[in-house]
Formats: sequence, C-alpha cells, structure tokens
Amino acid sequence: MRTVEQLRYLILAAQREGNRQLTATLSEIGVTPAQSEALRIIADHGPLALRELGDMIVCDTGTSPSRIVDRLVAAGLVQRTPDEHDRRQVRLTLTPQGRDKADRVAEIENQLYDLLDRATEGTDIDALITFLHAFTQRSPAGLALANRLAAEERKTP
Amino acid sequence: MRTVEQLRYLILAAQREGNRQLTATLSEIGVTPAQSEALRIIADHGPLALRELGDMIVCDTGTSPSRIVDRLVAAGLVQRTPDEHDRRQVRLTLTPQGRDKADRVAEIENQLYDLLDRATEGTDIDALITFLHAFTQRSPAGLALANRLAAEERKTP
DNA sequence: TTCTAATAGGTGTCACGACATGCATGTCGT
DNA sequence: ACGACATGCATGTCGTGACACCTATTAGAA
Repeated sequence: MRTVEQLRYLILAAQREGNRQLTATLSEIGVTPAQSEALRIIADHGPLALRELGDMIVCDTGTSPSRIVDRLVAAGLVQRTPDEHDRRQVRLTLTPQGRDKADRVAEIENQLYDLLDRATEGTDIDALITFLHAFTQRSPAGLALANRLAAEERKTP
Repeated sequence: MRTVEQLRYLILAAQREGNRQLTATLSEIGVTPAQSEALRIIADHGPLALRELGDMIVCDTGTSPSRIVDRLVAAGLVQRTPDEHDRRQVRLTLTPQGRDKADRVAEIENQLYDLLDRATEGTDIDALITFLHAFTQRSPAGLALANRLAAEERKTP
C-alpha cells in the first residue's frame, strides 16, 4: 500500500475514532457531535444567522445547517427568530436550557481534550497542525475552521 | 481554541476534503468512495466472506457491510454466492464488470495519490503516520487497516 | 422605477455510519 | 443427542453529509 494511501486511511480512522468516542460521551446528555458543535458556536458567537453559523461549522459544510438547527429547536435548546430588518434571515439564540447544555458540552469536550493532550505528549503537534492546515486551507471545512478561529480572535484579541 | 481541539477539527476537515475530492472523481465511473474501497478489497483479496471484508474495510466499521455489498451487487459488480460448507457465510466475488471497475478505481486512486505525494513533499509523513497509527491502533477502523495491511503482507511478503 | 440577479433559507434525495435487533446456522460441552 | 452459546448475515432506525432544486426577499443596475 502506498504511503499516502495509508495516510488517507489513517486520517479516516482517526476521524471515525474521535467521533465514536465523542458520540459515546455526548450521548449521556442527549446531544450528537454535530449538534454540540452548532450549540457551542451559537453559545460563543450568537446571535447568528443560519448562514453565519454555516460559515463557522466544520460539520455539515454543504449548505445551510437548517436540519441540525431543526433538531436543536425541537429539543428546546435554540430559538429561531425571524430578523426584522431582513426577513430572509433568521436569528439563532440559545434558550436557557440551550445555555445549560452548551456548558455541559464544553465540560465534556474539555475532558476529551485533556485526554488528547496527554495522548499527544512528546509529539510535534504543531508540525501536524501546520501540515493539515495547508492541506485543508482551501476546502469548505478548512474555511469554516478559519472563520471560527477569526471570530474567536475578534472576541479576545 | 485549544490546540488539540484545532487538531480535531483539522483531522475532520482533512477527511471531509479528501472524501469530497474522491467522491467527485469517482462519480465519473459511478462509484462512491465506500464502494470503491470494498471493490478494491474484494479485487485484491477475494473471494471473501462478508465478515472478512468487514474486518478489512475502514469505512462502515460498525457491523457487516451488507448494504454496501447490496449496492455493488445491484450494480452488477459483485456476486454473492452462498458458501457450501458453512451456509451462514457468503462468498463475495467480482463479476467481469466488477474487475473492470476495480481497475478503473485503482487508476483514479493512483492519480489522487500522485497528487498527494507531490502535496506532501518536504513534510515528515512518517512522523504523521506514526502518530495517527498510535492513536487509532485500538479503534475498529484502525484494526481494519491493520488487517488489510497484514493481508497484503501475506500476499507479497 | 422596474427588472434582474444575488442572497437566505428550506426541502428532497441518496448514501453512509453507528447502533440495536432478529434469524439462521454452526459449535461445543455434557 | 441436545441444549446453550457463538457466529454470520440481514434489517430497522436515526442522524448526518453532500448535492440539487425551490421559494421568498432584498439589492442593484438599466
């Protein structure tokens, strides 16, 4: 097997495994990884229009994340409010339960990241990040991540 | 954003982008990435039982890849033959069209890998592979990849 | 101003991916 | 021999992802 082929499958496997673990942990609070990402973004940067959320979300990069938000609304975590000035747009805000859930999500994610920090001790993570960043720079998902980082930068420069 | 969080999203983005590109190219011959993987594995190591295929496939690591094979059978690329000695099992073989399609898939994949080889020039790919290998070693997807590599090893030591 | 293009959001469709369940068929201990 | 257990496969369900297409609304050019 070619080296880059192995790399492709390893990236696939890593993504699957990370998602699997996160799914298992998040299921305790009744949220999926994709939903948790949307929740965290709205919590950190809301109120947002659907398009703005779509520009920052790495999951569901296709079109607007209507259906993810559908489920968050159905779960009572997010409110869809029509925008008064531009009636095409929707303002997404968290309900009190949504804020609570977002906090729990943040806790769970931080536990996972603590584990990952320990697992990556002694590895040159920055080189890894640099490479993956270059590879994904022009992709929709890569742009979404860049947008999200830029938004964080604006909040706490 | 924590460094490992960024790493998580970068791996997600890289997987998405690779899959997106492969989907686009493979669509020319009417095959999806998951189907192409199954096709290549049967071509290289067939005839196989469904479980054996499942043990080597990185996509669809949950249970047996029945439904992927369903589509390959429906497309006339694979034959399901009941095993005479163990009637629980099924023997998967390629039809002539399946063999042809597998060859085309191999061509397309090699073109992608040529691109990736050029894109990764000057990067320490081995370090990346070592890290991802360690991370995925115990996951279903990682085990599937290991099984596949072992099977290749057995064919051409 | 009026027509046209761009934008925001929603929805339909297909193929996964993960999980659980169910059935048929073997295997093995006693 | 037979009954409990293990194995191989199929299938139901839910939630994405990626794509295409649709409608309503707004912005902008002629």
